[in-house]
Amino acid sequence: MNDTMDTTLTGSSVSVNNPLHHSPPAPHWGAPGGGVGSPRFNNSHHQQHSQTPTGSSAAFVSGKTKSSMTAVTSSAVGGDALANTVMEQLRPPDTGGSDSVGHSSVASSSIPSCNKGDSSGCGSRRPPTSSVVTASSGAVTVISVQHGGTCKPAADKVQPDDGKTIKYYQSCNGSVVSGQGVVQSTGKCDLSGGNTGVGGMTMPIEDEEDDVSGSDGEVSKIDFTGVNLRTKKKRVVGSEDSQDGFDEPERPMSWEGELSDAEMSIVTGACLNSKQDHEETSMEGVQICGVNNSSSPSHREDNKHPLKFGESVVDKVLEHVRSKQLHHHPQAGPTNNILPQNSTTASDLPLLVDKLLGNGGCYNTTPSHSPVLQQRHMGHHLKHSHHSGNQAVPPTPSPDSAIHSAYSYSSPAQSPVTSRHGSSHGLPSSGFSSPYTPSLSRNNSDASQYGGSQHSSCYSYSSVSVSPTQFSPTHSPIQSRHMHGHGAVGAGFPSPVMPRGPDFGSGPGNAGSPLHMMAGGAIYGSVSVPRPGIVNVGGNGDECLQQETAAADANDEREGILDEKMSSLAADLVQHSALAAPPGISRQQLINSPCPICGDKISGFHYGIFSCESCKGFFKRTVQNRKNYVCLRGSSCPVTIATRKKCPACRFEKCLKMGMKLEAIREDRTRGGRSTYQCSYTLPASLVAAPGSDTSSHKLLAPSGDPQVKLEAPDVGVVAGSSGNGNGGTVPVNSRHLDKLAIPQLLQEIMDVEHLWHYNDQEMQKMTAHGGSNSSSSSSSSSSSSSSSSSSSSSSSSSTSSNGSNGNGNSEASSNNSDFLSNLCNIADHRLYRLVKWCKSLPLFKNISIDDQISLLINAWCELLLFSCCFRSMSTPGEIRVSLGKSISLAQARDLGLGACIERMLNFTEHLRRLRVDKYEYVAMKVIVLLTSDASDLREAEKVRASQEKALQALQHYTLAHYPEIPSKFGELLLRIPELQRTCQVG
DNA sequence: TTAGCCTTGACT
DNA sequence: AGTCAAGGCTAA
Ligand SMILES: [Zn+2]
Ligand SMILES: [Zn+2]
Repeated sequence: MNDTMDTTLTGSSVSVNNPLHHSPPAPHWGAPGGGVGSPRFNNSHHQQHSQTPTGSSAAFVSGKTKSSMTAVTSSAVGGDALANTVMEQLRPPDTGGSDSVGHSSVASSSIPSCNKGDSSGCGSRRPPTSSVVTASSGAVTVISVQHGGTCKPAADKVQPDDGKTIKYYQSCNGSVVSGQGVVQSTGKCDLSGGNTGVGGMTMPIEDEEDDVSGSDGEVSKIDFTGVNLRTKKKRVVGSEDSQDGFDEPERPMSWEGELSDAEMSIVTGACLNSKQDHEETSMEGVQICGVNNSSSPSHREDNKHPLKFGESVVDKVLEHVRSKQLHHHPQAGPTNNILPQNSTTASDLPLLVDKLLGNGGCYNTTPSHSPVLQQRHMGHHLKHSHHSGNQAVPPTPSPDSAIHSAYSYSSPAQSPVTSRHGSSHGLPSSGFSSPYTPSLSRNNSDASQYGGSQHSSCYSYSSVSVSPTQFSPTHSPIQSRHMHGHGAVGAGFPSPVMPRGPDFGSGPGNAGSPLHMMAGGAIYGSVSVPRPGIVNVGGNGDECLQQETAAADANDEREGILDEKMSSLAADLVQHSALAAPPGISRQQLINSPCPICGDKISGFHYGIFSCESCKGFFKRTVQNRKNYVCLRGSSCPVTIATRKKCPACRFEKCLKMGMKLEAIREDRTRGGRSTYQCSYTLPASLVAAPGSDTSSHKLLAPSGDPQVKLEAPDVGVVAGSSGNGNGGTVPVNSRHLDKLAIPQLLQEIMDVEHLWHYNDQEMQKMTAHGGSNSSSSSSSSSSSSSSSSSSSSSSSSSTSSNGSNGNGNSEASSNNSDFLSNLCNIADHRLYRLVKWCKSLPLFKNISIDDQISLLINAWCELLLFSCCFRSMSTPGEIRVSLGKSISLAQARDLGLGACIERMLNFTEHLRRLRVDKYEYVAMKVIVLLTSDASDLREAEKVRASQEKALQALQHYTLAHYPEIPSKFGELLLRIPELQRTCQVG
């Protein structure tokens, strides 16, 4: 079993049922993955086999890892200063957690209705949560769905599960390009033959051949079962979950929520930028610091302490770091940076970080301040970015953005609230959307139905966004559902996961992120749509859109860069059209636009995005039946009306990328009513990336788009499904069970504080705000909504660019570079700040003496930051999501002199993708990295070692329980740590 | 399996 | 009563 698939397949794809797969945690996020493989990643190839079980290895591995780790770690950066800073932070009581708390609050709100209540039956839908994952290279995507529990238990029908997996061959190529992947198919594929192929693929299949068959390949499918199958049961939603679910889900919201208000305002200003990013990372937050300076002030308050606190600390830390690192490099501008590297290992990381962070700019700021600058930059950059990479684009301009905004909408109804969030997030607009998705409901959707909507005209979903927290609110139901999902997850997973969610949640915000947008964002953008509702905060929907658009345009230019990537995607023009749509797009217009997935006629708003009836049905079948499709060709198959039947793996992947939400599928299969999923967290969008062929991809996503973005960032975590093969295929898996699967308490505790990595909305806002200054501004435009939208739009609009691959982008990029760097710096600052907060709240870390804590932080901060960046970038093959919206492609990195670092990071990310590292694994690995006892000067090395051991055990138990088919996963995860360390060194 | 059309049912 | 999104049904 292990693997997946091996089967042969004839066709390009193979399907398997998988039941299990679990998807662990990651629910939503799941980003899709990556499908595309980026070219480079090839590395993965090697591993791909990963499957092999080498044995568990746990021990074995562990040993290695540790050692390696240590070694690496050792590097300690050293800076005393850092230490000081760190110390400071550590000592203070921190508030740390508080932030998180917020979430909860949110949650509640959201939940309201439904859920619980609903029992009545309501409608609630359950939200299933699901996660998806995709691996890029590897290819397999897994989706899991959980349901939330929910309400009604009943029902459900369940299914059995079974998931099936199917592989499709893709052409190889896909791989290649990174970004895009498109491929054409046919033929090629080489992969088949060899491994090569894209990354992932590998193995098994051989067949290939055929596959390709004609064009794309379709190939035949093979089935196989095996693979994942786990049980799939459907679970009914259990009631259980529900509760949990609720809570958790909420969290996300909360996160977002936090931002909200202030944010909104801020956001606007900021623009979105980023939005969202939610990411975790988010550096944005960082900005805060800067912010301080900078602007944004107002908002800030909100931030709860954390920010403040963090800021200072962060700054200090940063300073230290910089000093250390910096030395080496002088700033020189961002550009160069290259990293000299020298410095010790530690330094390396730092370097990288710096680089990433932006040395250049950063430095300037250096000290604390930097942040500010950076922030600003960030702002620009950030904007979205996430995924896309693009940078910053601010909010962008692009029409897309506009669109996004539009979409974002969240749910209609509630909209208001949401919108705010969105705004807040900024970007998120979209986010909201998704998250809020529920809201979506309002939309009209279905064109098919025909009803149309008139309503509004423009919808601005985005605005809607709403605060996360809130979000949902409105519809409570929905949320609740989500919650469930999460909850479910929760059950399974803790919120933590959610936390990310939050990020995601912000997600909605995310959406904002333009970058990502690209993918997703773009989509949304495109869509735009309308909905009436929504509106944003500010307002009004319609207006918003337009405004946004306008803004977007302006921004666009700036951002172009981001878009670059997008651009490629752009291809999709078609969609563009849709997207582009002018601002106020009406629903009908949207409806008239082509399905973002296949280009067919949009029939309405389905599962989070505007799509055609066939894609709606396909997504439903895939998720409900838990099929796992694996693309044999590298996951780059084009998805068009003519080819959509050929490779379900790629089609499904595209569905996810475009923003379809697993949570929208009701496990209990109840009909009617409104959905709630807000969910959103999602990732999806982000992922985005262009979908393959399509490049285009973009598209319409709905509102949510934004969110997605955010989500993404967060982490993409994904889960993976089991098997793994490398094949790039995708395999969706549902995992319901996961929920059930036990999660080691320690792991859960770690996950519970994971949200500390993410920024708060507020922070984001602040950051964004700052950032906004620059570029985006435009967006800032007025209402929050606009902002959000803008952001999103921008991303979308530009869409194109950014991504790395494309060469062109460079020029623009260059211009942006500085910004980019600065952003990076800001991000880094933020992150460091967050990192400290996180450490302070970490179960295993709390018991360690402060001195040792400092030593550990100094030794591992770089690895941790890089790791978070890489994890976040799992959904964006070919590019590293620095933060919010920002993404950096290898080409861009080279221009900045960071090529080596980014290349390593991309390789590392590819491994994460291949291994389908899920969020729990990710958090556990971070702790393991942090607790590397080789850190110099440990007073209580044994204690640290013992703590690390606990984390290792938790991870091992988790991987064995959740990925029984991949017994070697634990070992493989540990084997990645040295690589991470090396990456830092590389600089 | 696909995908068009129908039925549901929360919400407006 | 209308809207709309989710699930169901079923001819291809
Ligand atoms: Zn379609
Ligand atoms: Zn394919």
